[in-house]
Amino acid sequence: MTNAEPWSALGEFIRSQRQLARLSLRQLAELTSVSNPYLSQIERGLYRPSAQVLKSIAEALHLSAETIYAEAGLLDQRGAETAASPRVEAAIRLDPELSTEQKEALIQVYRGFLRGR
Amino acid sequence: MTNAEPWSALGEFIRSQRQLARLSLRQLAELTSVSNPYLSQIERGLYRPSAQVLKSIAEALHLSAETIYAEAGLLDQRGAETAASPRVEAAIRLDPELSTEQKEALIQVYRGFLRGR
DNA sequence: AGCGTTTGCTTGGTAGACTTAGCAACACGT
DNA sequence: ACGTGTTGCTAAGTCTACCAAGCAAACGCT
Repeated sequence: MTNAEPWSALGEFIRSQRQLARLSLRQLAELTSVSNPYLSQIERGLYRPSAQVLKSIAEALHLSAETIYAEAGLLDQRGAETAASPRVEAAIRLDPELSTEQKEALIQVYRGFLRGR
Repeated sequence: MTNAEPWSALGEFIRSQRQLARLSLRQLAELTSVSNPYLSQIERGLYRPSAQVLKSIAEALHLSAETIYAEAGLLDQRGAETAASPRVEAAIRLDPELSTEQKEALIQVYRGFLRGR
């Protein structure tokens, strides 16, 4: 059964990158400390590897983690469109300079403004 | 048993972001189509969520996937946090829902908070 | 007081991510 | 011809990410 799972594109991508790097399955397995049979299964699209496995593969192949995550469809590629409103709240929440209470207060004010218009 | 797994920082981060967004576990569960008990376990650091779960959480909380991956240590990538202050102000200025006066007021409040600490 | 709802959590179970052991086919040196 | 090493793969098992069902405590609301 030549089974082509929808996400197998990732596996083929990894395999091609590995071959371009002239690495055998076992060599890549050693570099990533992932078992070689499992790597084989990943490349054939039988399983979807966890993020940590993806990350170590990326490092071993000298790819950026983003590249491989994007290929895996885990990184809604290119700046998410995100409507404007949530962007303000998100920016506030991530600000390391503010305390939790200050964040909540700011968001309350912001929502109050939205409510008015 | 107050066990603090090494990766529980991620869980605490998610929980704080969820609470700042004023969402209950079940609300976030619905948004992410992840079961609420599992979310609870993630937030308490009992399990490490897969990349796809992380991604949907990021979307529901209006965070970039990169942000949450970085928090999970899956994206050791370069300087993640960056200067946050300009980001909040920029987001406010770009918000089309706010009037000019409202934007100025919000930024005044924000700068007041920064002044304090 | 009572009942409905909402909160977060525990329990039991399933599936799939991942491993160790091992196999068949192909290359090489003798 | 026979080793020995390499290649990728299969088989069988373990572990854990994840879900459905359900529970106790806290909240209204009447």
